[in-house]
Amino acid sequence: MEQLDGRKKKILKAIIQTYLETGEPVGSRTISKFSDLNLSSATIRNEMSDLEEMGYILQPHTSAGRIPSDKGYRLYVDALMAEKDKEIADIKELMIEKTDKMEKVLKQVVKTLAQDTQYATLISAPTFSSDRLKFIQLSRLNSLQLVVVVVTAANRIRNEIIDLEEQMSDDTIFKLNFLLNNTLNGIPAAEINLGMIAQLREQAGQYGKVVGSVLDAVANVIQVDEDLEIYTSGATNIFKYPELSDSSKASEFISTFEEKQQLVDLVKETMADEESTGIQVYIGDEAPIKTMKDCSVVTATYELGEGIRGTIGIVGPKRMDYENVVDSLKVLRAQLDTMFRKT
Amino acid sequence: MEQLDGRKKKILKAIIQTYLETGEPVGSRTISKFSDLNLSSATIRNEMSDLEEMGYILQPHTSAGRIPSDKGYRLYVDALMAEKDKEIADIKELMIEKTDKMEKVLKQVVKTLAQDTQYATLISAPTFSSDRLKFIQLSRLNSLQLVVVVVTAANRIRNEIIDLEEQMSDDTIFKLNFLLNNTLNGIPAAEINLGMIAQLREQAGQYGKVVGSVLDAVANVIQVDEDLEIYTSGATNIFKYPELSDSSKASEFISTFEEKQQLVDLVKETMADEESTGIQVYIGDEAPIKTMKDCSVVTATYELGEGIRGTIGIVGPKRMDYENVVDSLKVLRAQLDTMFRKT
DNA sequence: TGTTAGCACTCATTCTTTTGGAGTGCTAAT
DNA sequence: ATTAGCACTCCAAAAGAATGAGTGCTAACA
Repeated sequence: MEQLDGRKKKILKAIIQTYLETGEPVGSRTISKFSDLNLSSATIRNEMSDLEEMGYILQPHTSAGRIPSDKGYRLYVDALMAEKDKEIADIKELMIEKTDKMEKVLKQVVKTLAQDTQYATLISAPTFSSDRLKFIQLSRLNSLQLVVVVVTAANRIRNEIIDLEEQMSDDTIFKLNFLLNNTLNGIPAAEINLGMIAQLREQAGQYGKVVGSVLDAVANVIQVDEDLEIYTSGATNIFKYPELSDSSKASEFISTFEEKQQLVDLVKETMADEESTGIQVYIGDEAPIKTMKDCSVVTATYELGEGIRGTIGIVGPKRMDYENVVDSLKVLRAQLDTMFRKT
Repeated sequence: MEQLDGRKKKILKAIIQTYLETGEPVGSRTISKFSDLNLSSATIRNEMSDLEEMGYILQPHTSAGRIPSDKGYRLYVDALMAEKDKEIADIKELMIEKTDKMEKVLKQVVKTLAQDTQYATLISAPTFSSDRLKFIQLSRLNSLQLVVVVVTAANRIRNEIIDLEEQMSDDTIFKLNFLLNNTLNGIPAAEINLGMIAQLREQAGQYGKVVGSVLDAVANVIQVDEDLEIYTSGATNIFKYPELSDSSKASEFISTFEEKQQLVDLVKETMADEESTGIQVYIGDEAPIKTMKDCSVVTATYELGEGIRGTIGIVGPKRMDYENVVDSLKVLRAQLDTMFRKT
């Protein structure tokens, strides 16, 4: 198969860009008129015919114009698409209200991003893969209940109530506190395992059972992040794109966003694939979610330092405005960065 | 206007029930055939004409059958609808996995309910209007930070980190702890106000500032529930009902569920209106949400004891299966009851 | 040899027309 | 009071006709 020469590339780019705007199949005449390469529609037709043969574009039906194929989009995203000016990127800034509650910030972020781009958006709460225990506190709630408070290096606080089988004296609680803090301080959360629990149990002697409960609680607290939390917004934006809004497709799509379970796969895949820019584009089937085979997904990994990472994603029609979306993600990532680093 | 005689009632009931099933306008012939009151279609036609004049049913267009009006539905729900047997209600039990995390339970509940009924569902997390403070614990996190842990009578735990301006000794922290617990123990959360804060500040002497921060934190913690949390599920079920699934309506509807903000109004209204059974039916415009004017909403208030209450809601087309829905809500409420009372 | 004008052909879309049938209202008979 | 019968209405689905955007191909041209 012949290589794409310069002219073919220009034509392909023109086709795709026109299609991104209109969403309608684009014909030879349109390209002939509105591109700067002064060629008659007949010539364009010949080139188009070649491009189709090579698989970059396709015809919905015999007498229609052409639309980009997945392969075409891929080439566009990888090679043809213009990088936006840094300056424009700087001007653009998403309005995100400052607040200290992580949850609120994330909700704000997805919402703003969805409004800005007019696509569906998602963000996963940061996972703290290398977080460490910083502080553990046992307090008596009443004669048979304790509260465990766990604070990690990243200042996440969690707590749980433990039911005791027998009463404990204040002194014992104090000693246990001391023991736990000494042993667990600075330990990566991931390392709390059975061996460690056994060892600590032994040290605690007659209070082994309680230690067990406490460590279970701690493990529990840490583990919460295994099924990572995902916030979404703008799922209904798909109704703006006729090619996605027939009711069965739309229903599936929105369900996916409502359930969130499937989005976890997407996030996991994104986090696994580490890439230079950290921004990935999935076109059609490339995304790990079947209900999105008619969509494109653009994801970015954000990082708040020391293994604290999460994923932002934008889902839209294949003809999404890739440049703008990639740009928005870059800006947003930078913003999240400055926002949290200083905290 | 004449009163509804027995026969008219029977006919109206038959019309509505048929319409609930089919969703199509129902004609005189259908009623004549499938009801047990052996009347010819002509007679039914005359009666229908009367019913229309009285406003209980209406014609989409001249040569179509009749559909119930809002007034018709209202009568049906209030007077015509059959109460289900208690036995049937008992057999039915929604499968809800036991778990101690309130959040998980609520998510489970809405999801199960949505699957069971095939409508859209929502539930508000319980609000603790008369909750009391049970336990406050200040712990040193490091030289300039404290952790406040607040536990309420309903065993809700919340915490927050406080930044200090100057160091405090362990002893001081201990004393503060004592002071706070003594003063605040058993106090209704709602009663923490400015006057009380001022008073406590004074008692704390030089540490007034810290007390202020702590109380702010406590207030904060309590206040979280002001904007009550709502879980939803099955919003996409509306696509199952053609009369609701044209894309602009569907989009608005689903947005309402996605944003959740508007649902708060609904919940508040439900909680305000206290009624004998605690189950309310809003038909069409009766619901306080404009995007639901073509829907019906059935809500129930659940109560977990001592002012701990929340709302469950089901939203569907006007022709929803009211009997079944009301029934499901009753069962569910009972289940929630037994589930949490023993905890 | 690459480009272009011209022309016949295809096919989705849109608009109009036709037809079928479900349902009504009215009247006259029982 | 009920019902059979009939003319009438009007939606919905089917069928048909007009439109026009777009193509592929061929032949002429620079």
